[in-house]
Amino acid sequence: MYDDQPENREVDNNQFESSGGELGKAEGIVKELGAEISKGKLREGDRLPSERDLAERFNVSRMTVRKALQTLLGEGLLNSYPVRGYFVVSPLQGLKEHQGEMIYSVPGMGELRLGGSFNEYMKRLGRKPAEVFLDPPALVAPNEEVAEHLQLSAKELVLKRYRLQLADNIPYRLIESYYPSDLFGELLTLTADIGTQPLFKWLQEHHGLTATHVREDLTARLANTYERGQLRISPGAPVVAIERTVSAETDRVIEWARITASATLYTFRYDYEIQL
Amino acid sequence: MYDDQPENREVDNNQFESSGGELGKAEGIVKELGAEISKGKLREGDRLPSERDLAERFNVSRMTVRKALQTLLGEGLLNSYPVRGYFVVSPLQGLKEHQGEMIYSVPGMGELRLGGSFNEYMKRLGRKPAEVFLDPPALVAPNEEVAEHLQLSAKELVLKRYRLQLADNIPYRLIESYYPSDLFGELLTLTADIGTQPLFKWLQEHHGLTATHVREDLTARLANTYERGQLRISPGAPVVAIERTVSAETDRVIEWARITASATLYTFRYDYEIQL
DNA sequence: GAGTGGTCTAGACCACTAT
DNA sequence: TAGTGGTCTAGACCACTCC
Repeated sequence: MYDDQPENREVDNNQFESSGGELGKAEGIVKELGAEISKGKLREGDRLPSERDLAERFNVSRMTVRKALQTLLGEGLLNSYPVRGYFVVSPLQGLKEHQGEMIYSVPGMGELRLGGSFNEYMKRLGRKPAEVFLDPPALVAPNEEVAEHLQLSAKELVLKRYRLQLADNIPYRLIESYYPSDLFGELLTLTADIGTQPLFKWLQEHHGLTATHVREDLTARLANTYERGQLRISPGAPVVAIERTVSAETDRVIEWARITASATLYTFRYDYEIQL
Repeated sequence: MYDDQPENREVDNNQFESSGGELGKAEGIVKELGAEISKGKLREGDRLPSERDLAERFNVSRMTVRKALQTLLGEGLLNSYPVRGYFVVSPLQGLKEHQGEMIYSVPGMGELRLGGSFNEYMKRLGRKPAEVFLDPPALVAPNEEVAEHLQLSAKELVLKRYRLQLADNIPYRLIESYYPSDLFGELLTLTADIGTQPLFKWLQEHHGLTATHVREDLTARLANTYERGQLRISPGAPVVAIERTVSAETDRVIEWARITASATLYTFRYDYEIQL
């Protein structure tokens, strides 16, 4: 049922020129509050007036104020808490104090990569890591997608781990990861310890197989209902979704994972060398 | 004015248990429409019923339907076009057919990196690249942030380029980039040609300076008004914001750029090697 | 002229918390 | 009890396009 496949092209997307004014009222409020934040009139940690007060101040309905505030939430300038109010998060940065993703150093840098250990990384940052298994780890039949990424037939079982990682008790990311069962099946008996040691070092020691290559495909979108619940994200706040494929030196795929992380809280840092 | 710095922690953020029901009505609609999409009842390219029809179908006000549809827009499952309606974008993937970011291969892979040329990369993908300068390139006094990232004093001028890149006429990303003027000042006279050749190869040939290292810090957030206009993004759709620092072999910073790209359209791929 | 999405209004009730 | 954010309603007008 293709309906000529619409594109963003020529739809003059100026949805803010209706109702006579030059800008929508909500957009005007976004601009004004945004300016107050960047000028320092509203500072980090400050509480904003209530929605009802702002509605009165801007001579506008409460829904219009809410729309403006939702925009500012999505831009990461505000956080909201039921009953308590809206709070200024940061003038420009300040969110970026957590490094959300492992820093992958490349050979030329002389640094060491962290071997895939969330715990080691978080401790190094001085944060308290925690991990919750949302499902018990299990051997499952892979669905089509998983089988394809792991380069397995649909009949071979895989080890599935589905967990939520936290740092300082703040939900950090959801990880749904799959591993070939012939390599990692025995980890089933060690679930309590998983994560306390670098997984790929364990693989190297027990199977002589060295993880060498990582590919990450990264997209951003809004969280769905389930993710919002697990990550405790405000509606309208985006998440970063990463599909990660880890290969061994033999080019065998040894892990495929889907990672979902709250985007407003964290920065993902990638380092790499240029080959001209 | 710190107000004890609120956190996401214990606020049981279940904003969907109000009004008696178990789920909010809007969330129920998201779930139902999402299921119809993933089950194939609504297929890629299909047009959804109008907001008013959906409101009647779900026995709900139009604003509630709109809220549900905004969520689906943000998840990337729908696109909306004024006057025309809402259209199904993809069951699960399909957006990912464009590779949005350059693929940085690492030394061990034996592949070649692309030297910083947007044009070469897009042509290789069979897409028609285009570039629009939103400001004419100019030598400007750096603000504090730029001076710091480029490791310059605020008195030294920098070359600023501010441009919008398009692929197949679709806005692709905004790039605000800064370069030390002693290295790139002469490019001012070549603006028409900039981008048609790999910038870092040009640097190597004219100054004997080789770009070696890239660091990217990546966050996702909702677009602000200006970005929405330039990138022609639906409200509620996220963008990926990248801060890129490029250094030469001498550790001198030769470029600092802030990149803003529509997130729903593109996937960012990163490849790198593991050093255990 | 009918229908679309985008915007806005002026109310309402809920669950929750601080006083 | 008063005030908060979260949710929802039942209308309204606009600019625009398709017929």
